[in-house]
Amino acid sequence: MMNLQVESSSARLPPSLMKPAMKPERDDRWSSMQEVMDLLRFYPLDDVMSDGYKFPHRRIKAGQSALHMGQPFDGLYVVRFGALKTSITYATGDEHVIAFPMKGDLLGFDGVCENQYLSDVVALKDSDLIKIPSSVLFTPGRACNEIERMAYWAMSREIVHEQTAYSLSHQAKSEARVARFLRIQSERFADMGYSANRFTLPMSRRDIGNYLSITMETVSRAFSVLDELGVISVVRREIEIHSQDALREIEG
Amino acid sequence: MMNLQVESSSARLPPSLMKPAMKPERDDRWSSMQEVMDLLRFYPLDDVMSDGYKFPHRRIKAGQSALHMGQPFDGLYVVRFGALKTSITYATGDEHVIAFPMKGDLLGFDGVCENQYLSDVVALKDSDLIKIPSSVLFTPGRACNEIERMAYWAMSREIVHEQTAYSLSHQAKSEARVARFLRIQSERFADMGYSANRFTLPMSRRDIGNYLSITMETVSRAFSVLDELGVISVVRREIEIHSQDALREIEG
DNA sequence: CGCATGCTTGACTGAACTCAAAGTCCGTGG
DNA sequence: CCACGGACTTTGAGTTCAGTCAAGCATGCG
Repeated sequence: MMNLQVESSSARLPPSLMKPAMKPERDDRWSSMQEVMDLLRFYPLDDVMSDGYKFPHRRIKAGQSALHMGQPFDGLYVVRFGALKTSITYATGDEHVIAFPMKGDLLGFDGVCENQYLSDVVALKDSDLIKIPSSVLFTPGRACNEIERMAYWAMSREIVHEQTAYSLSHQAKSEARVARFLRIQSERFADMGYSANRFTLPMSRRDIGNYLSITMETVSRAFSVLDELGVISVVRREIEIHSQDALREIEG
Repeated sequence: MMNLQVESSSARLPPSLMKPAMKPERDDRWSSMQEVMDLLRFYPLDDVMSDGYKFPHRRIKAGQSALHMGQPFDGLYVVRFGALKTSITYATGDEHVIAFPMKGDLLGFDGVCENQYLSDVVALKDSDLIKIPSSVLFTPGRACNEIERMAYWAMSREIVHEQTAYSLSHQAKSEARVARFLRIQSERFADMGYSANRFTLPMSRRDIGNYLSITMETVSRAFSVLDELGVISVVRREIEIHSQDALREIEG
């Protein structure tokens, strides 16, 4: 699970100048601006004059918490590898799963406006985050504020992601939601350089159900139906998609 | 409907220095940075050195479109008054209502990342928008990039709003959703300086249903139930809330 | 090996959807 | 001024689908 981002970065060429930083770095505790930009897929038209700032990493073990609701905002995070779960806990005690951040996703952007994080983030697998400290974010003059602009852009992208997620809980049929969920996961794995048709879900049925606003049991049943239809094979969290087209069909 | 923001701005004092701009401006076609900041409720710690830039307005008549999916990004908009509807239209043709922007809300932030707007916005009532052109947004050096930071902050806030909306479609019971929707609307009207317990909804039952992921009929029935319980009175789109506590109770 | 956790499956129930009809408000045009 | 048409809303009846409760099954960990 550890250094998968190596093979993925060689599998997919970013359209930027592709400086020879393709080899796995020995010291994996700091990342360059270029690395962060590649992770986010942020490719500005004009080259960024790197000022040599190195972004610190933060390792989160599976099951551990990365961010907490109410915690003071101290920066944004970019997922370098791993899988996490973002959720909100209401006063009533129940949880709402908002997203499943993976490689290249931005975390903590909901903390900017109130200066404190407004959601919980826990790691589903061992994960590695790159921190963009607020001190760096809000330092005027730094690299022509290219970092701020990047964060800006990434936040906008996350809003779009969230809208996608939102749309998931909008359709009527539970099978359609699950099918759509699987297809989106598939796309995300493909984006990360992994197989689009064979992957392991990092989250439980309960989390999926919560995310899709249906119950765990309904998720399980939907998986079974899709399996019986021959569209996918499911064994625990191992998914194999036999027909993306059929999946798309079921989405309605 | 027109100049309601006058009474509201005298009813609520923004914590900023409150320069004597309280009178209704004669020329309502341009807004100052200070006005925009007040609308957004953005109050930076250190005073912003205004560079005198004036933001243009854009009037939208009820039923007309303000932003279109696919249209190239040309800036962010802040609602000065009115009521609008943000939605996404899928390839299948069906629509998903994302938000009901009103005074002080930000529009168009989903356009930053792909450089084109990713949602449709139409006016439900005659509305007035203040435009923050992308040329101004991305001009380095302008007022220490205070505008960019404001936009930044406002985007983060909109993400939080969206999470609230998201949470609406998560609960099980339709009555709870409708109750919550009403309470949130009530809060928003109060924030704008209007009555929290008596207001007119700008949107149709169909739009509410779409927004809450339930059918028009279910919305109507929920309204009827709440009315019969004595919690609210409903006549068409006129709402009167008799007990916020009862409403909160029903939310569960 | 035994327990805890997560997953699957079944039977039943209830809530929301669909289809349908009637009532209300509003603007338009005669 | 009133009649008409259209859009919006309300209400009803029947059906479907997802939730609830419960039991059984795998898996992995101690």
